[in-house]
Amino acid sequence: MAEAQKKIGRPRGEQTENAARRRKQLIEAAIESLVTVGMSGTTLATVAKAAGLSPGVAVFYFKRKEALLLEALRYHCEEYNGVWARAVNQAGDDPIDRITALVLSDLDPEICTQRNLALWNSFWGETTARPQFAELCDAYDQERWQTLVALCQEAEALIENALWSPNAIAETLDALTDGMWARMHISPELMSPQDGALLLVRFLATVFPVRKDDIMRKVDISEFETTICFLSEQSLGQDSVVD
Amino acid sequence: MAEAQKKIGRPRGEQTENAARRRKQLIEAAIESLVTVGMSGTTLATVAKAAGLSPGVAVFYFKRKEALLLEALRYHCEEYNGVWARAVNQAGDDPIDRITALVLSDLDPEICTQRNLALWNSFWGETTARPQFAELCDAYDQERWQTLVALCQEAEALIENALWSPNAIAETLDALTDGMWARMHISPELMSPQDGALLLVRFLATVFPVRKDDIMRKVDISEFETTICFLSEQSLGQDSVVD
DNA sequence: ATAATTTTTTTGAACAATCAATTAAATTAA
DNA sequence: TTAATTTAATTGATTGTTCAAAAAAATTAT
Repeated sequence: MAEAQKKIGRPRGEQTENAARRRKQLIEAAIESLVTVGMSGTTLATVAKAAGLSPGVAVFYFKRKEALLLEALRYHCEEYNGVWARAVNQAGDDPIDRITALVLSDLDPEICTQRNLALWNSFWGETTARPQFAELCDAYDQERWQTLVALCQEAEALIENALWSPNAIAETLDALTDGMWARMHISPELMSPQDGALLLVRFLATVFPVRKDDIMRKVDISEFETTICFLSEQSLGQDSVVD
Repeated sequence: MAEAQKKIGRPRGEQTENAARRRKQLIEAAIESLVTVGMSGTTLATVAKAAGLSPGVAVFYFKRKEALLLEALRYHCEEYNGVWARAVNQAGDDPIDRITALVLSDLDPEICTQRNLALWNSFWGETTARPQFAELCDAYDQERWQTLVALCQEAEALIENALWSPNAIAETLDALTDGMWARMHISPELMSPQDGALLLVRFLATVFPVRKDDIMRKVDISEFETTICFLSEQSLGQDSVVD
């Protein structure tokens, strides 16, 4: 064995397999803490307790608390982007199908949990004090935004109302999504994920009217007693829509 | 001077005129602190400094820090509700005019400031740790929500698309508003108050098409070079809308 | 192999700083 | 004087972070 190889020896500290596992464990513990006690209640102690480790570990692997929180945010952004990207890819080639899949992935019961709502809110609420949070969110949002705009441009020919441009539709979908998440977190009794899904497809069906039936079918309307009429009656009728 | 009056003496602490002034001063100082250093950075010391008072005063008038923050939230909710209520009343009798005034009041440059965006975000971000914040926001939101729903019901006859009910329109307007505020705070470079206003009137003009011209006139389109075409061209034309 | 040695990982105590809240003294006004 | 207000020093608890030493794992030497 050559001298050079001998000197390299074991991989250094934070590059080990074990280190990666610990970092993930701590990130998930930090998320757990953020979800349960919020940003102001999350300390290195609460994180360590959630991870079942001693108070010193988090600092050992992340140097500073802020770095841990930033990594937790990045971790969650990655996960979120993965979800909608997968949904879009599984939706096929049609731009309307892809748009619908993209925006509805936010309302997936697996994703749209009180846990995730609380987590996003914790991070967003700290953007004033920590601009890095906003910058990171922005960076990850760009992918979704560009995908959404591109898809809306692909579907431009289906827009019948001169008020709407691809960009305007994308902007509105974006705002609707953000707004629903905020509302579902603050007043979950006033808006459920199902409500949100219905809200989104209703808008999509309005700006892409020729695909109305396709779009509306994407939500499981059987769960909404009061709006089941959508499937049987499509044309305008003043008594057919109850909310 | 009678004995009775002597015993009553000077009015008790928190009921004085002076006390009311101090409380308001401290509330505004708390808001100032929340805006600049966020919720996690706001301490009794930062509030006292912003108020130009000693560190003990806030506790003297509010007993606990949490009570001060709650009063600051209430104070801001009152102010906010006053703004949209005034806008609605000044809009006349027509329900569409009133709806438009209500939702656009959120985008008023006087209201839709980085300061207010940061403030709302600070409170919303703490709702996980302090459910009282969410409850208070909910309570104040109810007034706005009920007003909005009632107005949409008044305008029900103008809805031409069977997809939309008064309730659905109100829900969408609500979500759009919340989403815009979130977006304007996190990514102000991607969405300005003017963008938001345009987004809202576009939606309103879509669900109340017979009032399209009225509604679109409510936003000062002269500020939007790229969308000035709205005023001259109303009917559908694929090249008339640029975003 | 086995023991000795080195490196990496983990611990838990100690730290200085900061926090909300208490308290007592000082100040102000009636 | 008498009570209300304000200050400023102080409390005890908690914070993020440091640190030294123990434990565990890997490497080396025998």
